[in-house]
Amino acid sequence: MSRETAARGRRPKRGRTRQALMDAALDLVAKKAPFSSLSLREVTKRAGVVPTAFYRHFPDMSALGLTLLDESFRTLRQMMREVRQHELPSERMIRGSLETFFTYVRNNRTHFLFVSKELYGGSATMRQAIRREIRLFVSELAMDMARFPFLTQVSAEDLQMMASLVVNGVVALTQEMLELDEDDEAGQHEMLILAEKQVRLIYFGVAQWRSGSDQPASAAMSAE
Amino acid sequence: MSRETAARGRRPKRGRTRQALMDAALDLVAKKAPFSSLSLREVTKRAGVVPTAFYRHFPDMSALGLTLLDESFRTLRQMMREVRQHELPSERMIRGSLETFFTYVRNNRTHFLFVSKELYGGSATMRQAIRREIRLFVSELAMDMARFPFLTQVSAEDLQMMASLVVNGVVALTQEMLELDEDDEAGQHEMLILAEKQVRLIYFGVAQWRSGSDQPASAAMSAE
DNA sequence: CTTTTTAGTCAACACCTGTTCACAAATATT
DNA sequence: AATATTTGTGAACAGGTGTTGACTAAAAAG
Repeated sequence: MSRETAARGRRPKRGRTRQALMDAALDLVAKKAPFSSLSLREVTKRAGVVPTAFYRHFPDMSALGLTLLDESFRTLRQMMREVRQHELPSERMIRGSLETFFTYVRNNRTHFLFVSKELYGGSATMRQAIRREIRLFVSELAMDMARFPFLTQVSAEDLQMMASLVVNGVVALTQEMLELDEDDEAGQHEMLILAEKQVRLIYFGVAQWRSGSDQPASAAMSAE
Repeated sequence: MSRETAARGRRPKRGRTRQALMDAALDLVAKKAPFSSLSLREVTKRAGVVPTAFYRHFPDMSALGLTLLDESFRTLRQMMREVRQHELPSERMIRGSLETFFTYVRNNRTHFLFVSKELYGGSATMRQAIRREIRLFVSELAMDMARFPFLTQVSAEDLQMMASLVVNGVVALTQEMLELDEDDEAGQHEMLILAEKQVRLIYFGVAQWRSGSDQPASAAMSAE
């Protein structure tokens, strides 16, 4: 009683409230509205904390949002690193990368859900931050692709465009995957297959980009 | 004073309030938060109407949202029709279609902004409705592509995939274009060029899909 | 152990929210 | 011209909102 007045008492938690607030916000975003329509009180209530406690950790909601964004990006970059160091033979490369990616999506559903909803629905600074991160993602992918045996002849510019095509496709598929039920394994597998198909198509298209005899694409392109 | 108390008096408007409410909501979405975080009072205030007047036209905000969605889709389908009946030679086809599309985006900025933000940030029913419309868009595009001379050999399934790739790309570029300043013509032109480049790449990739000697892509694909 | 700093509670505020109801003006119908 | 219907008004409600300030328990620092 004196040490732990369980129900109403003040639990120490040792700075764990901050994380509780972040988790609460993520939860609410995942199963309710986008972050921008969450209220401070709503978040604190779910975190099991009185409203005013919020200010001990964040100046306002938008600060929470940016922190959440940061946390999500950390996850994303970690995944990127994991994908890159796999170094599979080019045959299994695409499939392997996509598999790790989608596994990450499954295991960090709330993070991806959060980013997904903020990409176009969030505040200006949020959108900007996310798009910056995506651009970075594209650049890294373009660099990786440059080492592909059958892409060595492609210009850096074309690689960049190709990478953004791939990322666009994966982003779109990710968002569709997030719409699926959490344990719809069949649907998720189907998405993986489709993603691989699409990526392969792009790779194949670019690989042939300048190796054809008539080069219709590049010719038409430079005609602007 | 007795007939027309100008400032405070009751203007007839003849059912024009409904449209005023819709326009107000679009305006707010365009320059502020996503639709889901708009308040009824906010909308009525901007429409120059007392809050209770809202209920004369819509049962609640979500009904307004669905109506807005409907209006936006009408715009989109009209554009689709316009693009399809142009019937340009395949050389200029891609460019022409993209030009009409992006012109529509410019001329209906608020509608596209609305749809863009609701695609992932909106309510479940909204997201569902939008994605349904996009799928429809993809199917129509796939049918159009089937008549392309150099795509006649491609299977319907592959065409569908290819079309969704194109639409994904265009959607992504549209969203990026909406981030641009309204009168940044240079940036918008650049987007058009990039879009054409991407679409051409996809077309080219698929056209070569099964015409190569070793067919690496299709072989790898069917190996699932 | 004593002091200081951190991290939580509680009460209160001014404001904004959706929605109701009774009323009146503008328009449509007869 | 008289009546009925639609459409906008104004006051009022119960409740949610962000933020303040003074207070106190718990943890860290001395």
